[in-house]
Amino acid sequence: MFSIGELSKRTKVKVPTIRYYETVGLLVAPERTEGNQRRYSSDGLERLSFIKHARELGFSVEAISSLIELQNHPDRSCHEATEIAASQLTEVRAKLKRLRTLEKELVRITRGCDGDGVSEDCYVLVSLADHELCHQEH
Amino acid sequence: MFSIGELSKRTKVKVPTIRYYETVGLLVAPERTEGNQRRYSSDGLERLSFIKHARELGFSVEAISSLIELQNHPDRSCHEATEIAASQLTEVRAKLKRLRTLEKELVRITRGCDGDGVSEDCYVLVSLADHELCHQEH
DNA sequence: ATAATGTCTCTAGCGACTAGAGGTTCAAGA
DNA sequence: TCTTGAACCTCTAGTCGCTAGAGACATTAT
Repeated sequence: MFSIGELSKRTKVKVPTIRYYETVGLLVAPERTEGNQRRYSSDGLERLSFIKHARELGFSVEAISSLIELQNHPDRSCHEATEIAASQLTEVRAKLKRLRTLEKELVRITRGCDGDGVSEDCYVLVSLADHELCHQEH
Repeated sequence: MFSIGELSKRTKVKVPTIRYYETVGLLVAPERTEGNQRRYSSDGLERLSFIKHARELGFSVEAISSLIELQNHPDRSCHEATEIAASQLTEVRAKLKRLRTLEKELVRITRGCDGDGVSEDCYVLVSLADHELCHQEH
């Protein structure tokens, strides 16, 4: 049995974030002391570690909710879990694609001006004003 | 002189977003008709195109504000503009790095389970519960 | 017993919009 | 000229995933 601060230290999840997870239903409300303070068991620690890991991988709170639901029903098919993970992968890949394009354009734009001139002639500003100068869609 | 709807069509920026840009000071408040409706000139069109382009490249509203400030003073040094663009590039690259790591982990995780089993044995769920299984930090 | 630290709830703020209510104005056709 | 319907107006509140702060109470160490 440990306090929210202790749980925070062990998981490196901030105290207000832990409370937030409770309000949105990601964490089950734990026991309380007589003085109304939260006391967690290793159960809470495991669940929070799970949540943290999933958040780091970019899963939404909603997705994590579904994953936890599945965890609580070990006999159910895990079809949904694999689907959630797959769609997360798809999303990550889409973001990667977009960012790679942005990187290219930004490299082009920043190369166009060394910052020594006057803003009227700045390729950065000109380039932003005129989409035609871009080499790819974004 | 055209309406906000017309401006929206031409720039593909939604009407409420245009109004939002005005409230946060990105767009200058345009003239109004007697009936209080906004009327834009080609000036407004250009500014909004600039903003849209910069947003697509991931610049924050604040950064865009600074860029516009510079545009309005053609005689100033463009040093700041190049700095803003460079820091945007740095940010994009940081995100790319992170997403590439996530992609690898997600590939590993999704490969571990075909979704035919039962949630108790699901590698997706096991993997999320146990950070040790990950091949890299994230 | 006291002081320091930790915890409680509640509300509000972040960024960049988006949605909706309830009311007004404009432009085109009869 | 009148009417209709689309477009416009302002205002408030909601989105996501937290984060910050106020003011009060609990726990722990000395």
